[in-house]
Amino acid sequence: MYRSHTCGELRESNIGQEVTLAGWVQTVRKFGSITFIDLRDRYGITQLLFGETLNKELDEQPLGREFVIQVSGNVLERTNKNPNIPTGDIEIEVSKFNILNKAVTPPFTIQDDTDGGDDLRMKFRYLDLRRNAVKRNIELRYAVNRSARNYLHENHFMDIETPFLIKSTPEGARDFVVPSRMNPGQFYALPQSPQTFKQLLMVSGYDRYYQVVKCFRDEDLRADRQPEFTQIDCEMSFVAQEDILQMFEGLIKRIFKDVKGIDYTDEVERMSWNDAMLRYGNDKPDIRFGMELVNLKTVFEGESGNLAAQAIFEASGFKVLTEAETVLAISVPGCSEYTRKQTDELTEWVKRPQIGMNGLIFIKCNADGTFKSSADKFFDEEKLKNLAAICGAKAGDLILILAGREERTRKATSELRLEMGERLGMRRKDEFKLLWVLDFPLFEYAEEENRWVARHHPFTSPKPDHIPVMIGNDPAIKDAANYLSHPYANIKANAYDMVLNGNEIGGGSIRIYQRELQEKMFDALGMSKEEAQHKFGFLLGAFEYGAPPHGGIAFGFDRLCAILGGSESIRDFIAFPKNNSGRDVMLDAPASIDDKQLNELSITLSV
RNA sequence: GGAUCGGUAGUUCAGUUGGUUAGAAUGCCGCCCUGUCACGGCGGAGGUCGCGGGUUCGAGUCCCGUCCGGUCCGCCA
Repeated sequence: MYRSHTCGELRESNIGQEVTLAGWVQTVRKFGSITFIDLRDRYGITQLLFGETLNKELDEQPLGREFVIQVSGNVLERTNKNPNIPTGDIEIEVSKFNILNKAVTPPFTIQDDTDGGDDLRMKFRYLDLRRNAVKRNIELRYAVNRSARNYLHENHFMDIETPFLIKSTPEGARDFVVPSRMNPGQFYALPQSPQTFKQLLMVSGYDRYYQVVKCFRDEDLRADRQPEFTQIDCEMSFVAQEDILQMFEGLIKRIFKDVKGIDYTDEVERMSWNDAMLRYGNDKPDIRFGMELVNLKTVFEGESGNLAAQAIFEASGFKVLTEAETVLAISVPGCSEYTRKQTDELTEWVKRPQIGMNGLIFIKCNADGTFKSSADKFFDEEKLKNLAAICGAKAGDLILILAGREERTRKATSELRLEMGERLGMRRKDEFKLLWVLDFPLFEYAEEENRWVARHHPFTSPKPDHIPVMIGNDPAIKDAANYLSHPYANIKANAYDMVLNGNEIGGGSIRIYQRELQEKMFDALGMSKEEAQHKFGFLLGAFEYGAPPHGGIAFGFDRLCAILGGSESIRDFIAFPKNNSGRDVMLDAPASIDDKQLNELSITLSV
C-alpha cells in the first residue's frame, strides 16, 4: 500500500505516530524556510509541514497544484489549530516525500467555489469530480442507490438485468437505434425503459423485480433531462393500486431517512389528476404552499366556474373577461404593496413567448380595506370587493388574474403561481412534501392523427370500473370536434405519479394482464391486429400462459438525487453527463465513424 | 422546429455615444517571508475580442450570416 492512513482520518489521538499518506497537492503555502502543503484525497485534507532541510529539496523539484505525492512523517499537534477541518488539530512533519506524478496546471481551480464555467468543467470532468461540491453529489447518489436497494431487498425484490439491445417500438419517445452488422439493414433499439421485460418477468413468476437501470430516449434535452438516464424500476405481482402506493411510499420514506435523516411521518397526500388540474393547473403540483387557483370562469371537466364572478364580468362589460374561455386567479399573500414597476414586470413576465398570455389583470387588496385594480375602468370598489371575496383574498393580498384559452391559461396560471411562490421564498429546498396524483385519463386525443394515444403507456390498465366502458365501446372517433363526448375520453387509468415538491419523481400503473383487454388497447391506439401481433405478439402470447395481475412503478433516479441534494440540475449528480445538445464534450461524442465501419454495417450516409 | 441570453487574458468577468497603448480579479512565473490554512509583500509574463462578411476615416462596440454554449417552449408513452 502507498499509504497507512487517508487524508481525512488523522486526529489528536494519532499524535506521535509515524504515518504515510498519499494524495493530491491542494495548495502550497511557502514561508521561506518552512512550507505548508494541504494534501487532499477523497476523504479529506491533511496539512503537511516541510521543515528547513526538506524545503530545499522541495525547491529543487517544485510542487504544483494537483501533483500526486506520497509523504511519510510524524503526526504533530499543531501550534495553530484549524477548527474548520476535521484534521485541523494535527499536521504531518514530513521526513520523506516522493512525487508519484506531476501535473500541469488545471484549467480551473479545484475548490468548492471553482472559477470554472460549466462547459469547461464538463470537458475536464475528471478534474471537476475532484471537487468537494461535486463529490458530495456523487456520494449522495450512491447513498440513495444503497438505501433503495436495501429496502427493496428486504421486501423480497430481486435485481434482474434486462437487455439493452432490443426492438424499436411505436408510441412514446423516439428510440436510439443500433445497427446490426450480422443482420444487414436491421436495427436494435435501446430501451426507453425495461417495461415489457419486467412484465414478462411477472408472467414468469418473479413476483417482485427491481433494477437500477439506464433508459434511453432520443428527445430534446433540458437541465433536468439527459438522453440516457437512470430509473429505479420496479414491478410486483398480485397487487392492486393501494398495495403499490404503500410499498413505494415506504421506499421514499426510507430514502429520506437513510440519506437525509428525515422521518417523513406525515401521511402522503393523494389527489386526483382532476383536482390537481383544477386546484393547481398542473399534474405535478407543488403543495408546499397554497395560492390555489380560483376558477372564475371556465369549463373544465364539468366545472362551470364561479357564477357570481361571471355576473360581475357581464355587468362590467370587460370583454377580455366576458369573451375568454377561461378566467383564473391566484391571491398572492402580502403583495398588495407592489409598485407599478413590479406589476409591469409581472405583466411582461406572463407575456413572454414561453408563457404566452396577452396580459395580466391585478387587484390590490390594500391593508386599509380599499381596493386598487388595473381594471378600475370596469370595476367599481364594490365589484372589486366582491371579486376579492370570491378569490378568498385577505387585506394585503395581490390578486392576479389571467384570461384566455383554457389550456394555455391554466398552464400560465400554474407557472405564475410557481413563480410567485419562488419569489416569496415559499419553495424551500429543505422542505419536502410528497403527493400521489391518481386517476389520470387513460387516453389523450391526438389531433393530427385523429386517434387516441396512451397518456402513460399502452400497457396501463383502466380503473377496474372503466374496463367495461373500454371493452364495450368502439374506439373510433367519428366526430373529431366533439372527441370529449366519446366514452373513451372519460376512462381513467389505474395509474399513479409520485410528486415531490412539484417534480414528478416516479410514475407507474397497474398493468393489463389479459390478452383481450390488451388487444382492445392496441385497437384503441389505432393499431391493426396484424400490427399488434407483429410488434407485441410476444407479450400477447405471454398473457395466454397464465399472467398474474401485476403493476409497478419507476422512479427517476437522477432527478430524485438532484432534489434531495437541493439542486435544479441533474447533471451535477451524474459522474459523466452530456450537455444540452446530447454531446459528451469530454469524449466529443457523438462522432463520425470511418467508411470501413459503415460498410460493415451496410450503411450509406446522406449527409 | 422555435424563442431568448451569452462567447473579450489559463479562468471568471468589466469595457461608456464607434475614437489614444483593451482593463480588473484570480490563476501562472520570479524574488522576499518560521505558523499559514482564501497566507502576505514586491515584480513579471499572458489577448486572432468565437468565426466570416459588411457599414465607417476608424469596429470588442453597429449590421448581416455562421458556429459554439446556457435557459425555456414544442417534444419527452
